[in-house]
Amino acid sequence: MLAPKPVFFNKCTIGYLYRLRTYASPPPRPPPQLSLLADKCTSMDQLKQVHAQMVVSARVHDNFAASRLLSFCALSECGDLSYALRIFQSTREPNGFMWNTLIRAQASGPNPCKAIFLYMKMRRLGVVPGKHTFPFLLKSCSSVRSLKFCRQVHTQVLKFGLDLDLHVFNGLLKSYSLSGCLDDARCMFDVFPERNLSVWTTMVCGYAQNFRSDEALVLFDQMVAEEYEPNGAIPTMASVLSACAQSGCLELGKKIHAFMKEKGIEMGVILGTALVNMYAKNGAISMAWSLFDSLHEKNIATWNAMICGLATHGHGEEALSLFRKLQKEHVMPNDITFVGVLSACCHVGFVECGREIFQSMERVYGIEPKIEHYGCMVDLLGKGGELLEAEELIKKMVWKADVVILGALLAGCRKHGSCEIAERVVKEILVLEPHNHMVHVVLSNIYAEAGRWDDVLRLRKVMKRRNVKRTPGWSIVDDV
DNA sequence: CTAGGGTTAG
Repeated sequence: MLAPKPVFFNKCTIGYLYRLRTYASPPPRPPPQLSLLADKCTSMDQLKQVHAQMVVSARVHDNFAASRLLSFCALSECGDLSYALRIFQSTREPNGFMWNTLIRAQASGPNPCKAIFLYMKMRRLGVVPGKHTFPFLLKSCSSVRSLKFCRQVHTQVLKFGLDLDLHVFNGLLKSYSLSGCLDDARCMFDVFPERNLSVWTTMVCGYAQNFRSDEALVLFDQMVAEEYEPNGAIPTMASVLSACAQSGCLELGKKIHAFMKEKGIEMGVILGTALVNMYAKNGAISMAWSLFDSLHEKNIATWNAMICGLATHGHGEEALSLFRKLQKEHVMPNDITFVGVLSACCHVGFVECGREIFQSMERVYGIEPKIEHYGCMVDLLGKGGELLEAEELIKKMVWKADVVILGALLAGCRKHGSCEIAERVVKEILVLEPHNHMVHVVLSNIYAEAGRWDDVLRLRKVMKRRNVKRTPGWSIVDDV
């Protein structure tokens, strides 16, 4: 039998090269454009697939693609910050964009201080900040309201020569005016060579947020005189009205409303909502109602502003009937709506109604309750005396109970004199905050109201051992 | 090569 004659390829023949290409080397597939794929992600699942692609094709160190992934995880609504952090940690040399993205995410997250620490880390590694770093960093300074941080960041801005950038300047103004240095902000504003509408807006809002509505009004008039453009006016008005709502400047709000009428600025959803919110927050409920009814375009934020305004001013029943109307008109509520409605139930003590609404959130509307909603429910059940149910609800949560939610339950225990549950709650709070002595005081008040004097004395000894100072909260204990 | 301010809750 003749063995098949091996085909001999000289190293120089075309055939050899061809064989090398087709068999010896892995089949060459055009590499997918990972950064383009990353841009098209709409969910974390898709993003993880793209990330997996990156790993298997040994391109985890493609910084550009990684940046896009990071930006989705960190900033998108359906993103996942912890996943973003993992991508970041697995990157060999994160570029400036990646640092900025993380700083931005942390600045708008629940713990804005982290943005500042991130910046320090970035500087320690010698990465140079750019004009996109500071606006985000300054945002976290504004929410922390720490003058110390503001000044430190300001020196960094000067060091890197970015003090003439309008966005950076605007961030500086905002954080100074929120950290109690409004007058310093004004000085900077007066000497700055360039101004735009957002800088003006920041300054006017700064006065409004610092309860100086007269000066806000003067500046507002000046702004209108110097550069008024109807299109740019909408964001300005909206932020100023929001500042009025937060700080209770009803007069300034009214004047802006009058100004809008005078200039014939169209009342769109955004300005309409801002006005309804401003009137409702300031307790001008009838004004808010008439405005709400006259708006021909409403969105869910408008309804929320009205419902929450009613709830916070003790018109719980009206808030609930407005919610029924919303359901009748087939408007889709969101999670904020339910915070308002549940807190309305709290104010009027409608336990059964609150229970039903809480159930309907997920079943009817497919909205997953957040910790705020659980907080409202625990508050409601606790006030209504359903303490065991409230405790069960806390256990069912996927998050660890925080001090706020446990405090709500403790308040319920006090109202209904339940020592057993109160003891358990206090124990849990002390795990979270070992130095929170106030809970001892509350607990001893609960014991005192139940007439359990020996427990009061026992607790008093505990407090003495822990060297707790006397506070006004002791009053009932002192009656022993 | 990518990115920065407008309405609603806590």
